[in-house]
Amino acid sequence: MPELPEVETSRRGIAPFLEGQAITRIVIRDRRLRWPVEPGFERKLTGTTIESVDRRAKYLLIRTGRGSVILHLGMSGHVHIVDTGTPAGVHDHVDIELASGKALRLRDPRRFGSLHFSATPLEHPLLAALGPEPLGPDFSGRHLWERSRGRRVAVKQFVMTPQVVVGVGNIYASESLFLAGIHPKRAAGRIAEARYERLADAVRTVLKKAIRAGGTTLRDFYGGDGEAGYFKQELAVYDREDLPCVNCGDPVRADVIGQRMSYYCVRCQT
DNA sequence: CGCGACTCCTGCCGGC
DNA sequence: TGCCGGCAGGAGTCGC
Repeated sequence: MPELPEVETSRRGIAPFLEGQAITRIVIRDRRLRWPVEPGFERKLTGTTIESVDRRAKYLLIRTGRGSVILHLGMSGHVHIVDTGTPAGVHDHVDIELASGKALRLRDPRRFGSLHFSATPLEHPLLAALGPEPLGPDFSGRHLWERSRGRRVAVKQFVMTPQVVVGVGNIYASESLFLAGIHPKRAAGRIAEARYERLADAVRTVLKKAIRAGGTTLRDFYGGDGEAGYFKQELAVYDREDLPCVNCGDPVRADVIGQRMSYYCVRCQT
C-alpha cells in the first residue's frame, strides 16, 4: 500500500483534520514497531499544536511548535481519522488524539513502520542521506547517470535505492523501466545519459499518474473499503506474468532481481 | 565502499 | 473445507 503516491494521498487526506489542532493525548498500545517508539514520545508532543503535515520520501512529517513526528508506514501501515474513543483493532498501535475530538490512528499489522520525534526532522539519520524527490527540481536523468557511474548493480535495484532517488518502490521500478524501454537487469553503470533521461521522465509520468489514481483510493480508504486498486488496472507489467505485453503482445516475464519480484518485456526492454 | 543476503512481522492466497 | 508454504507495495544492517 504505501508507495509514494499512497503516502502522498494519505497526507492530503489527513492534513485538514490535523492542521491547527492541539494534541490532547497520545495513546501507544504497542511500541514494538521497526524500532521501539522512544520513551517520552508522548510527553514531548502532548499539548503542542500541529502546524502542518508534510512528506519527505515515504515519511510523513507532522510538524508542531516543538518538533515533528516522523512516521513511516513500512509495508503494511495505514493512517486514518477516527472519533476519539472508537474501539481499537488488534493492529491499531497508536492514536494521536486532537482537541477536535478526532484522532489520527496508525494501523500496521506487520509493524515494519516506524515512529520518531525530532526537533529537526530533515537532519534525522533516517532522512539526512535521502536522495532527491522524484517530482522535485533536483531529480533528472543527469542525476541518475552521474550517480550510476561505476555501479554494477541491476538498474532496477539502483533506482529503488532511497539514497539515489526516493519513492520508487517495487511496482513503480518495474513500470518505469518498462515505459523507458530499459531491461531491469542491465548494469546501472552501463546505461547512457540519454536513456537515463527517458527513465527519469518515465518515473515522473508513472508516479504522477499513480497519485491521481491514489485520489480515488482515498475515498475507499476512508470508507473502510481498503484500497481496491483502481491504479492496478493501469499497470503495464507489474503482476502480469505471462499476460501479453501491452506494447508487443509477447508474454510478460517475472523474475527475481535483488530478492524482489520484477516484471518486464524481453522484447520491448533492452 | 559496493554488493548481496538477511532481517523484522502478520495476513492472505493458491495448491493440495 | 482446512492446512501449509510461500510470498507481499520497505529498507536498514551485516559480512565479505
